Amino acid sequence: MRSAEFDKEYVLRQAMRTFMQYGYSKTSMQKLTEATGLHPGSIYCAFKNKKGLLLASVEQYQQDKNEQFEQLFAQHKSVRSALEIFLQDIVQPCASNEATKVCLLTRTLSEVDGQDDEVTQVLSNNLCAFEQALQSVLSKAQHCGEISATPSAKERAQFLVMGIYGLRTYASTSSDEQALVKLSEQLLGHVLQ
Amino acid sequence: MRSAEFDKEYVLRQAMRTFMQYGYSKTSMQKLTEATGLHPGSIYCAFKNKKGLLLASVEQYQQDKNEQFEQLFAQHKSVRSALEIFLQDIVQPCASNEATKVCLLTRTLSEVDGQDDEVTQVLSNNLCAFEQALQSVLSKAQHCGEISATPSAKERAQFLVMGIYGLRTYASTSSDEQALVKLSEQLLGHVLQ
DNA sequence: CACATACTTGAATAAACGTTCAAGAACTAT
DNA sequence: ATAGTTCTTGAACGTTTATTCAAGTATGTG
Repeated sequence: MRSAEFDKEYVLRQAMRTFMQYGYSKTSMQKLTEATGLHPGSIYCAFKNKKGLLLASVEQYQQDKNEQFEQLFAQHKSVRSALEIFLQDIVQPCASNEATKVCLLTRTLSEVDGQDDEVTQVLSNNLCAFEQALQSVLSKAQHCGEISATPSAKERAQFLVMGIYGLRTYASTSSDEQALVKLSEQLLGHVLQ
Repeated sequence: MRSAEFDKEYVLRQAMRTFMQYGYSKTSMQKLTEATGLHPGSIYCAFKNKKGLLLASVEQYQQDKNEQFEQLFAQHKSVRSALEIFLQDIVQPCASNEATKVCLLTRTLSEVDGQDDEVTQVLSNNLCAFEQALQSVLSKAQHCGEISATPSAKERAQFLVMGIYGLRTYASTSSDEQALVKLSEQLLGHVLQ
């Protein structure tokens, strides 16, 4: 046996960056070979096809984001302060022009929605899991007495997620960072009442 | 002189529907010829190229939406009740699976952002105009005493726009109509304080 | 050192893409 | 009616696309 020569995580992170920058359709295999350093044959051998590479990248993306998320909420006692940092980390890249300013999940979902049921399903599930994670954090804050029991953690999480989606879209229409910061503060204020 | 034989508004509405359904990249010229009934040559003669047809469709879209908007706010005395209908008209298609559930402006913007400066500019401008329109409506409501002077109409409009963007994205992750209705009510409640 | 078994390479392929253009059809004006 | 102009038509063009595969190269084993 001979093991593959490339670093899978590196390849997936490069691929996800490319997908985020150009979107799925406009990310050609040529761009992917340049970004990953892999030749077409290797990509098709390791991931079956372009869609397979996307799905693998999405999985890596979710894994990376999950790790960040858990780390962030582990090192903050107050949910409010953790969410403040969390929103800052979303807004800051949004105001920049980096490729990472978009969310791979929502960007790809908006592109393939109604076109590819499998990818749509995977992305929807990941985004629902994200809402679930926020809900459980908010639920903890309720049990700790940091916020009141009503509205429910679910309602709060839904509104927060909606706001985050909105923030990202808003950012693509105007690069006014201060407006984004204000909006995120307003959002958090409303969610934590 | 011989005048063109096709109905320009019809063609543009068919084109915008196709762009909304498939996105810009995945809308092939073939799909456009089928949707509009025009042959390639006619499209290129009338709109120069695919991008020209997109821009013309966007202009028609903005015109249509503007008309709806003004009509809606003209026939309602209370801004609150007008905004209620306005949000309903956004949420209802969102919960369905029609092509019109997305916003042509934000969907296209998310696709071409960073790829085509001209289209990006046009879309951003139209979306800013939309925010402006909401701001002026909210400003009127303040002068009528329907809502208080603080927060400012600008802040309120920004938050409302962010929420609308978020609602649309949220809808593509879950077709739970009741959740969307609740979210839109929460949003309006917060914006009108 | 040699064999066998992978993985890597990148040119080749066929399909789909946006775009063009010369020929044909239809309207207007004389 | 006829001529002239303009619009319509759709086949053809050159690119670009995702994908394949046979040849080449490196690794691990006996």
